Amino acid sequence: MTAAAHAGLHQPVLDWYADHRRDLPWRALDATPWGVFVSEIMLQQTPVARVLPVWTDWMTRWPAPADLAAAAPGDAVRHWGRLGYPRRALRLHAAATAMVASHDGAVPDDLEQLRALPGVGAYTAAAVGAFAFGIRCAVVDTNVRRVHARAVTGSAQAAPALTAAETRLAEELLPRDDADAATWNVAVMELGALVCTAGSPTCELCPISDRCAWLAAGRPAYDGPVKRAQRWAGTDRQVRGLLLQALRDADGPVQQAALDLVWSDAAQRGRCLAGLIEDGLVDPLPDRTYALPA
DNA sequence: CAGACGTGGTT
DNA sequence: TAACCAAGTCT
Repeated sequence: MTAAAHAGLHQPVLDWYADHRRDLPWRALDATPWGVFVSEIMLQQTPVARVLPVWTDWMTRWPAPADLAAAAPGDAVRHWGRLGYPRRALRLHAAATAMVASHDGAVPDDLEQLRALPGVGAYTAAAVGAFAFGIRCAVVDTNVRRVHARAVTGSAQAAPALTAAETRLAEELLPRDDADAATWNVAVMELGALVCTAGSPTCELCPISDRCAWLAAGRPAYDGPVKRAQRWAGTDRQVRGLLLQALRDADGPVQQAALDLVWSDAAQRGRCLAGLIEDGLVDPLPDRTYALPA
């Protein structure tokens, strides 16, 4: 498809976004680059509803990178709560420390420098660049990939992993105008989150249903490669979660005997505790006690 | 590059 | 109810 043909998608999506966008606090006019940065890390693989209260608490507690950098990494882990993937809290703390050390305490406004921060991959660098600084770049997340797969490619869902072709398509679809490009990125994400959802898309509410290749083809089922479902019950991930929860819920150091209660399999429990220590999420202290990192 | 890495709501 | 899903990153 040509760039001119793609351009026909822009206005309906931009108009739809103006009418249906959610008023999320990190999208407010007074949101800071730091607020955007924190939101993007928290939103990785995590629903908006669960992020909202934690983000608000973090912004009050640590309104600037230097505030978080001055705190103990364990405080970041503690106040991460039950968002999941707690290594993100540690990386956020490390990113704040890097901002203080190398960027005058500010979120860098450059894609390469953003990408170099811990916990920041291609998606997050682009998202912060676009949403906090208005940089014209393609933001490609799971929502965007799904919308593009359906509307343009005609497939029910995107491939298991991001491909070079998808990135190229996203760049081709980007509006020329800087301001339009920034809005386009968030608008397509929002469309994927609210209308063009994974499970049961509401095509009747979609602003580009009349141009959607997948809908035109009769919404054919996905026939590409599938990714294996992740197990949970009994995995190390579950045990790590239980151990860390015990440490978060305690005021200070926790006796090994208390940790022994969270999982009966001693070998697995020991392996997971060692892994948490290795990851820097737990500090081993004298007398067989453990704590969140100081 | 496939697999590890949390958590809880929805279908 | 088991499986799927949610603004990915790192190794």
